[in-house]
Amino acid sequence: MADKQHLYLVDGSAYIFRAYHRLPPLTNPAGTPVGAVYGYTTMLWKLAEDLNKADGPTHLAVILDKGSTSFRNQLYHQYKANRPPPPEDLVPQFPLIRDATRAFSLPCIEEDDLEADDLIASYAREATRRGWDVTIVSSDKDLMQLVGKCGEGGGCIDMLDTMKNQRIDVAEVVEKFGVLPDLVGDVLALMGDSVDNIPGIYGIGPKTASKLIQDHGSLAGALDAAAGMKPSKLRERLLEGREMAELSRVLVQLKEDCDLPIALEDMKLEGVPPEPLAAFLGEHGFTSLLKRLDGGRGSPDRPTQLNPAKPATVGANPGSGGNRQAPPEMPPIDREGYECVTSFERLAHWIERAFAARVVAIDTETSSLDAMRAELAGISLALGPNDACYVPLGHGGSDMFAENPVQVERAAAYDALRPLLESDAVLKVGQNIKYDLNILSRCANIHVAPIDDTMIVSFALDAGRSLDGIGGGHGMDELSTRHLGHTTLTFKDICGTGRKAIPFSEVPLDRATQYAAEDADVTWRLWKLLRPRLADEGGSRVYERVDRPLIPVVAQMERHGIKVDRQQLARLSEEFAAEIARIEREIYDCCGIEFTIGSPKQLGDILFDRLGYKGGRKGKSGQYSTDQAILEGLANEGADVATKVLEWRQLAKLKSTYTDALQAAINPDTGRVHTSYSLVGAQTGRLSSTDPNLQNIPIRTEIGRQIREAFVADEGNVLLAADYSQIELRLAAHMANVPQLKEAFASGEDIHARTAAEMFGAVDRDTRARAKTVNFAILYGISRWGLGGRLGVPADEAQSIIDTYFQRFPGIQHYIHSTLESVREKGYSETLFGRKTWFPRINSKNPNERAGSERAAINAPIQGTSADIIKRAMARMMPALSDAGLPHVRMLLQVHDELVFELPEDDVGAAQPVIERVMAEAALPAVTLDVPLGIDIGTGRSWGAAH
DNA sequence: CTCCTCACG
DNA sequence: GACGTACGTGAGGAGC
Repeated sequence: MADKQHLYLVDGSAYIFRAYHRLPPLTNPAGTPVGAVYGYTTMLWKLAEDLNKADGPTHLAVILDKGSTSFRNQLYHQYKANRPPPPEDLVPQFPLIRDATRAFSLPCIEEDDLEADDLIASYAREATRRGWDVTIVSSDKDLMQLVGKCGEGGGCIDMLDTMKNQRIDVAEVVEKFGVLPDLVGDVLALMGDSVDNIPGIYGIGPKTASKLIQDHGSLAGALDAAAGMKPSKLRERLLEGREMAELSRVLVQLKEDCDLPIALEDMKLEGVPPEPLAAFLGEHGFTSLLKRLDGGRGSPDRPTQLNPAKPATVGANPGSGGNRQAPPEMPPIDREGYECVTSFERLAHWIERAFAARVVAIDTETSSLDAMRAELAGISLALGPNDACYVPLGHGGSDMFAENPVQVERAAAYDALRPLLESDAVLKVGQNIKYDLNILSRCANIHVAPIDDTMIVSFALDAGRSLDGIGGGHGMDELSTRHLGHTTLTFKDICGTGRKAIPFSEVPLDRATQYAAEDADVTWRLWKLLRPRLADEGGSRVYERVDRPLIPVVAQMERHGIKVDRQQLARLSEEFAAEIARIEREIYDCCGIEFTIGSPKQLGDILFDRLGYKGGRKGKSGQYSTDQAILEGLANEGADVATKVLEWRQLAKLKSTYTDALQAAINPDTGRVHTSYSLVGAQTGRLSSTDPNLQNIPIRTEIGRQIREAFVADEGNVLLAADYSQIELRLAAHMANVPQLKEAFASGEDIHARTAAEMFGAVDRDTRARAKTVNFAILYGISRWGLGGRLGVPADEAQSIIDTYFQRFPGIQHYIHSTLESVREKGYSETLFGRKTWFPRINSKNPNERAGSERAAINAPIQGTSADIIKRAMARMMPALSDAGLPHVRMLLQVHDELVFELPEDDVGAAQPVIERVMAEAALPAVTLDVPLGIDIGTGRSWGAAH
């Protein structure tokens, strides 16, 4: 069977769209955008390399969409009608795709009135009929219908997703759709496809569609079964949507009998003549590929296959700084080569090598995601690509009768690792290393330093950079796919999920090693790739001066936690429960029926249908809106029940989200609540807080305020809360250069009153409140409709208020204008300290989307600068307090413009001026503001009392 | 899982 | 001429 033929059919059009979104906007020496072309070129390279390998291609062709209409448009004129035009900087890359294909001397097929999918299906059928195997290079779900099909001649079809480096066979299709490939068309017909504008049935998504087809065996079966179903939304939708589903079924059917414009024999892949390829690579500045071509060439005039010493990394990120060189080349990940370190001698050997390398990527494996409760199961180290190991420390042990695997003794391992992990001479790199810092500090009393964090580096480079379907996150799995073209093993793969999940410490050592060492390996590679981009793309300043120094600071805040009075919370829970029960009865009496008040759906039906109150339907769901604004409206018209529901809602929220949940969050070992802060959670650079969220503890209402009373200081201590007063407005006054507002802040005036005076002449409670609303509207990116809604005036009146504002404060209008201009041109906004936030939709054709991006882009520099300032204050705070002889002051919480400390009562007098000074001077010396930063400070036994 | 609602700055 | 939104978050409950 040595001469078994294997045809690769490359879905070129689909590929370049994905490559475009996934790769940064690289340009060639002539200034033409070529990011997608680069991705496409590396993919062809990779495929050509596989020639002569087992399972590699013997024949290959690229199929393109010609972009005109097909027979499907005659069936359904809306077909693909929703598709937005391709992005501007992708358009000039289409012809280059053909150039690239020709440069590889590969056939390129496109036909009028035929879609690439149909041509692929037809070629695949013909090839399998002859007994050839076929691999479709694509990840298109329509094409998954073909996977596993075999022709009479014995050839079979599979798919290859080169970006994820993943073979798609029948098992993957079943995992994705829940059915075998021959039923995928039926599932697609039910769920529809918004990209191709295949209608499907409204309200049926992938999950429901898959279940229906599994249950009833086919589309026809599911549609026929609808009549006999018990009455439900689903039944109605199936009955009403029957025709659309049947039409969709025809639309997703692939046409397998197209005429074949090129004979299969002509697709034979014999080698790639280097000259045309070299010319192409040179023209577009793909220098690293060019170099590799020269290196791999046997003789200059003989056509030869591409066979470089080091394979290309498909999907690698060539950097986004224009003509930057392609990234350093690394061999593909080889999990089999990782070492499981089970003897002290081997551990000592790795530690010695790490000292010599000066840089080591580390990762800890634990029994829980909660860094304050987890046990350490093992540590992995990486010193280079594929040069990684896992050191298990706590595997086995749950079964008393089983023999535990041999491992390095825990205490000895800690003592051996400590000098390395604490050594100034060795940089420790982690992905979200704050977690590892906390684990190692808590479990091993090891204080890791100095550090680098690939997650934070990614955030400094790419915050906000994401488009449809392409994640913009900074998690390792995502970064690995995006930058390394490598799909990592996931925790789920190893430990399972749900009730069947096992703790990591029970995973057999060979599997554990593959997973854990891979994480360290990937972290090392990401660091190698991303770290140099910081300097090239102007991210070093924020990373090195603001975000990185903050990591150990925030880690320590998390470990401190804050004391919470459990009895107080339990008492409140009881009070709230009684009150909720009382209101519940009153509501039932009012309505004459018992129902679930917490269900917006039931509540809406009762208020507007049963009781007949006026109020509009809303949204596609066809459900009544019952949010606060609507209910307040009803209450003002005398609907007592609306008032009661509002009270009920407030109490139910406070009880479930705060008084109940916070009790459960108290750590049994420390008796305190330890939140987890994310440094990459908010695109603007703010922190976010989870598990539990301590940045949204109630304060605005009296009843909610009682919850803050339960946050208390340890004995002999008090809590001190220090917050920046009006910091965002102060920054807006500075950044937009508004003399009146700057003066007002300088002289300590009431800023909203000053605005009222400028805007309306008179200052009273009403005009001050209106001025305050307008001031906030400015910070959030104003619109006449939004402001009108807030002020309760028509949009045109709101517009004239905006006009007046701009007239009085022309700097504001100029700021908005120039900020948007710059974001549109560069794609990102910047804070005063150089933090970038990307807005990939700022030039969107969708007006709604675009307007949303514009508002966010106006706000981001202000919110982000405020975040930078408080972060700088935090990073300087502990050293400043130590210098002042105040080692017992602990910083516990950050709430965007507020810092909460716990300190001995006797230290308050000395600490207060230090804290105030550090916060007020946090922008200096990098930025000198035209306005002072005002700080309000309060102290008390509880957080509530400190305000 | 997705939507709605609501807590904070 | 239409946007039905102010910006940025996270969590809980209901309903599919």
